[in-house]
Amino acid sequence: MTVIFSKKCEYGLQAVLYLAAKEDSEVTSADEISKKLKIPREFVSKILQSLTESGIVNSKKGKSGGFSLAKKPEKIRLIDVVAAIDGLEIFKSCVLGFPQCSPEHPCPLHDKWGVLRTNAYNMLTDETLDMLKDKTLKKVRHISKT
Amino acid sequence: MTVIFSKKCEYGLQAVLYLAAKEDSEVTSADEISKKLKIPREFVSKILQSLTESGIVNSKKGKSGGFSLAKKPEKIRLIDVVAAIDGLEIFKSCVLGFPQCSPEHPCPLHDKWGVLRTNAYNMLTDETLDMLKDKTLKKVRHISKT
DNA sequence: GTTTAATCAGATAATTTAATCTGATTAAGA
DNA sequence: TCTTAATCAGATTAAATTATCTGATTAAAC
Repeated sequence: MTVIFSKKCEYGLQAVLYLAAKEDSEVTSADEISKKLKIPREFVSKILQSLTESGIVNSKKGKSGGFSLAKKPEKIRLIDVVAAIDGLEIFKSCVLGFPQCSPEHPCPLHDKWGVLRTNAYNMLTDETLDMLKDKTLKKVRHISKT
Repeated sequence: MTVIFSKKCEYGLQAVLYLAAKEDSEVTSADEISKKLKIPREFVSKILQSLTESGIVNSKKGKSGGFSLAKKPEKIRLIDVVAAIDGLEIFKSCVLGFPQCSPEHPCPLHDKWGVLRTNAYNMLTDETLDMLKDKTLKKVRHISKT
C-alpha cells in the first residue's frame, strides 16, 4: 500500500474542513465530528487536541464544550494542517528513498518529481478552508446519508 | 509522517534501476545490491522474489546466482514496478480519505488533486528503466562512496 | 562427490501507526 | 451543589509495515 497523508492527517483535514463549514465561533463536539465523518471518536479527539497545541483549533472543556477553528477559515491553509500533523518531509525527501539525494547528487527522478511535488505543495498552500466550504458541505451531507 | 511509496516499493524501484544500469543478462546477487544500495539484504531479497513472481525480474538459483531483469529495460515502466509492489490504489483513492469520494460526490479537493495525480501517473508511465540508466549509474557511484 | 554461494520459503521479531481504554478534570445547567 | 457531558492525559492494545532469522534447496566449481 501507499499513501499520501497518514490516516491522522486525512482525519485532521476532514475535521477542520468540517469545522470550517459550520457557523463562526460555533463549538462542535468530537462526538458529532466522529459520527458525521465516521471517524473513531477517541482518535479524532486526539488529533484535534494536537491541532489545538498547534494553534489551528480551539477547544472548550466541560459540558457543551468542543472544538472550533482558532482562526478565520481564510487564514488556515491546507498546508498548515498537513505541516502540523505529518510534517513537510514529503516535500523534501527523495521519492525513491535515496538518503543521499540532493540537487548535487540527484536521484534519477529528482527533476521530474520535483516539478510534481512543487505543484502539490503550491496547491496545498493556495487552498484555504473557506475556499472549500461549499464543497465540504455537499460532501458531509452525502456522507451523513450513507 | 507521510509517504508516497512504501519502503518496499522504494527499495524495489532502486533495485530494478540498479539492475537496469548493469550489462544485459548479467546476474546480480542480492548481497551486492544490498551493499551498493545500503538496503537490508534479506529485505531486498524478498522484494526481488516478489518481483520475480510479477515477471519483472528473473532469478537464478545456486552458486553465482542472483537477479536480472526479465525484460529489456525499455519495456519496464516505473509504474509496472509500483503496481507490482504497492498497487495502484494511490491513483484511485481519495486524497482526503473520504471513502465515498467519487466523480458524482467529489471531495473538496477532488478536481485539483485529480490533475496532480494524473500528472504523477503519466510520469511513471512514461519513464522506463533504460531512460534512467545514466542517472542511476551516477547515483550509485555516489552512494557507494559514502 | 563435496564444498560453496546463492535463492527460496516460512516463521518470527521489531517498529511504527492506528485505535481504544481508563480515569481525571472542567464547566454548563438543573 | 449535583449531575452530566465534554476535553484532556497517559497507558494500553491492535494492526500493519519493516526487518531478521532459520533452514531448505539449488547449482557452479573444484
